[in-house]
Amino acid sequence: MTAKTQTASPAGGLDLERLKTACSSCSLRELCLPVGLSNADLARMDDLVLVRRNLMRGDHLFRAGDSFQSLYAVRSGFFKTKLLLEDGREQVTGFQMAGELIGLDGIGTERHTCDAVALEDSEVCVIPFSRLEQLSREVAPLQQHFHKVMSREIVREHGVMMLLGSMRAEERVAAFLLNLAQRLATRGYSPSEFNLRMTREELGSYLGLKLETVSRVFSRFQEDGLIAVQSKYIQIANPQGLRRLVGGEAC
Amino acid sequence: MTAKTQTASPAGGLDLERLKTACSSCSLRELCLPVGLSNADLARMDDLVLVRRNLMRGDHLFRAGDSFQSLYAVRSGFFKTKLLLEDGREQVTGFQMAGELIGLDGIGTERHTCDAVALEDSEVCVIPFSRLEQLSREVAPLQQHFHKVMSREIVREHGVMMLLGSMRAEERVAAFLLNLAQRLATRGYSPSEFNLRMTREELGSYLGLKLETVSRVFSRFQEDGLIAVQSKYIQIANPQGLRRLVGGEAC
DNA sequence: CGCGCTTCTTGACCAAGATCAAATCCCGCT
DNA sequence: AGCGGGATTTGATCTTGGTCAAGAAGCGCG
Repeated sequence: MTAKTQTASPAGGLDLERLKTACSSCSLRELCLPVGLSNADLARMDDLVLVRRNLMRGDHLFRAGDSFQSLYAVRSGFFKTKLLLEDGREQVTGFQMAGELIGLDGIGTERHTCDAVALEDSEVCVIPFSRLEQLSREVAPLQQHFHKVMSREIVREHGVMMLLGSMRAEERVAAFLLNLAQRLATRGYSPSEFNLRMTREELGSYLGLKLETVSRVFSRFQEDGLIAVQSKYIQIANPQGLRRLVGGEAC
Repeated sequence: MTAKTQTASPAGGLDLERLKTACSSCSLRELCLPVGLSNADLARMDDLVLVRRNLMRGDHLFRAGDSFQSLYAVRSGFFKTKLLLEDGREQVTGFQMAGELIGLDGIGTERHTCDAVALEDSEVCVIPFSRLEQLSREVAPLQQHFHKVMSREIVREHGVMMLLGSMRAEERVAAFLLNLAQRLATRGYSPSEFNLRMTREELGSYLGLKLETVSRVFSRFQEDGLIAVQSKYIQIANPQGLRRLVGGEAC
């Protein structure tokens, strides 16, 4: 609600504001939508992504029911997406970090079907979807990569279904920690120590557990020397042990 | 394994085999990928979908690890997709019926990530994916519809996450029955009586329940006059009652 | 038509995780 | 530095759905 919108200067030339928004000079370009594009194609993406949005912790990027116009690429910060049932029950459907795309749910009905909330102060690039479709008709590598991104989201959700449908509490938490560590590593952060950005309740919601259960599993893992927990600060002491817990394979 | 492959005659002219495979003369064209295409665009889709495959009950359409080349549109029959963990645990990730697309999971890595199995004798149209991408670069409505299909799959999976993460056994079963009834209605079948194509175990796997629990919930629903159950034959006696159970909203 | 296997139902009991409750911790704010 | 409210931990107890078991029903096949 207090989100600030920042538009690049409309002038065509080289100016600072413009450069700051450009995919071609973005440090995330190897993680984000432009992966694998040639310089020429990258330049065309720059015309697509002209607007950024800054959000403070707790701000909504969009809400279920909002009209869908754009996808959002996380530039910095951390988000959750969640569904709400009428009776107030909430299901967290994902956590998104730098380089990940938010809003794919809205394409199908042209309305967003979930809420996206910043869990810390964050910045996103606004990607007008009709222009993305247009450009991806002209730039095959972009089209292909976009399809891969959507497909991987489907595969990720299959993994969550496996988690929720077939795994026990300890396995779920272990799989989550390994997955988070892996994503942090990809972004150049330490995979063995990090601060959780979500509360126990939000994590529990994602994993289909109550917050007390998450807390207890953390405590048990600590007793077993798998991790060290100090509130939100987690150290992975024995990743191999965690991997054994989920059966050798991370989701 | 015993799947038979059927290719349309390569000759360009009007011949029977060719016509039988054509999207433009398919009764499912309003449910399937070609939704909303003009006749001219429809004709271009006909060149895309030249091959069908027949499967017998129990046949695999593909397996996790298989190289991904094509999507499959269900023409008739019924499928499940499932993930397997090393320790043998299985998670059913979806059930697919006429007009629905199977194989989207493979786009991201160019390998299938789950198994697709026919639950009854079935027929699918084979859609070579690189040609679909090519055509959807030229035919914007096709591109848009394909994106919507993928997005809706993501939204469906969000619904399953809600189901698995936040709902109790009775709510899950009620939501499933209502969803199935709705999909049958869309295809012109009765939404109030149908034969389940999956076992209690497969249904339980999808819903994150054991087969005994599914059976017990069915029995309880029957006692309460919500449904009538005779093995796989289900009659929905009180859809409103089921809807109340899931909180007014179906997933 | 009947055999044999798979699937389904039902009962008795069990256990993982939920619920309820109470301290304690932590962090942002003044 | 101190205050206050939300977040976290931990314990006690309960409930839902899982597990184990046995029999019944349904169905494909000869």
